[in-house]
Amino acid sequence: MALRHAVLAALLDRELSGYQLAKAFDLGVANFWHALPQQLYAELTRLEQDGLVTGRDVPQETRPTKRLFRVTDAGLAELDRFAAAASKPSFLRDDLLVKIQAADHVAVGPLIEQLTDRAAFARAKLDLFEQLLRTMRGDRTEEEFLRHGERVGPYLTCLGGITYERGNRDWCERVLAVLEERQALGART
Amino acid sequence: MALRHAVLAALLDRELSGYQLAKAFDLGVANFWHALPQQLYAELTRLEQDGLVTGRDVPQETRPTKRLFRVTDAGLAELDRFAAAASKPSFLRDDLLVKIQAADHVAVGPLIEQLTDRAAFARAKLDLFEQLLRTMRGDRTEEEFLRHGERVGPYLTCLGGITYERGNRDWCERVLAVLEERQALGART
DNA sequence: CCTCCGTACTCATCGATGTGAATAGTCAGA
DNA sequence: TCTGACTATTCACATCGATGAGTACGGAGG
Repeated sequence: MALRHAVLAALLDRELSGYQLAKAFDLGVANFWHALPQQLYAELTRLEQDGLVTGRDVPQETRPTKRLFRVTDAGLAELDRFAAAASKPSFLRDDLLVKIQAADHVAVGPLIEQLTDRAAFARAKLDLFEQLLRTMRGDRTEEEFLRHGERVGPYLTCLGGITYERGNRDWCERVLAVLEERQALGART
Repeated sequence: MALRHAVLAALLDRELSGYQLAKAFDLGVANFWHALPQQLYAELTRLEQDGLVTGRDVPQETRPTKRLFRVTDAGLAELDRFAAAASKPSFLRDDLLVKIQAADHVAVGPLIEQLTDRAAFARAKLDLFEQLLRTMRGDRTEEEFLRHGERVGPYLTCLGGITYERGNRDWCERVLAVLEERQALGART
């Protein structure tokens, strides 16, 4: 049950509404976890029932009233407990990998298309993440920021996202090169 | 529902029993998917009902009778259909990442321990995967094998596993260096 | 005026995944 | 001889995560 703790971690820096959280956890930004709005609203409700976050209603003039949440002391304690417990190892779990495993027995055209898309997606996320890092460290160098910055957690997870997406991009490019060359060779025979 | 297709892809090369599949999908080897024995037995039952695999009983002298499964033509067609459909993007989903996000608000000792373990785990998997690649390509060079080998899918997914674990290892080491330096600086103040 | 987009949230359901326990025989080592 | 590990599989349950639909309001653009 890490969604719970991902939400707590996301609320450490600032109060957020379910809607804002949902944007932070969606496709574009999620650098350390991913979840859909419905899951987040449900989790926030449970967290509040358990006293780990508190919400307050904020009426707005033109927009519907929103509910901002912040972490309680109990929430912080729970997060600390979670951080100290052993992590289960993370596994690669990716449809595309399954398809590539079967590459010799299925049509390669669609695979090439999907690998191209995936590589483009990885490049887009890399750009986004690198922009994010620049924003976080401001005018300091990375070394300087990581040594003395007061909030480095999000920076480190963003580095994780970059490492992951770089891997993604490189692997896609490698596989593309192989499949395309094999396709060219096969076509000639 | 990719477990279904992961099982089909795993059965492409050779007949396997549920038990053998379970070993292939467990911690050590799973280079393209991970699943527990119970899921696999359940999935095999469903796959057989749907006519995508067929099983045959193989009595053994000293061991209990096992049931070996192979992919049917319908299974192959289903796999092809799956490979041609769009993949949902894969997301990083890792407890440890959540913990690092909260690094500035929780005890760092346990984090350092977990990062060390994770890095060691990644190194172990890298060794394993590199051994696997050598076995698959035999005495050919990688380029030669990938150009002309007849079954490169598993090799390519294994390369994916290597890329992923290399990223894991590098990121863990980077984060370790940062957290340890900050701990040392903090202790001095 | 009408439609679409953005904010803000809820409900319901399904399939995927994880956990725990049970059975039952063989083999190797202390 | 007892213990634990390995082969081989099944059942039941709980929780997690994904998907689709639905509500309600306001503002922008054609």
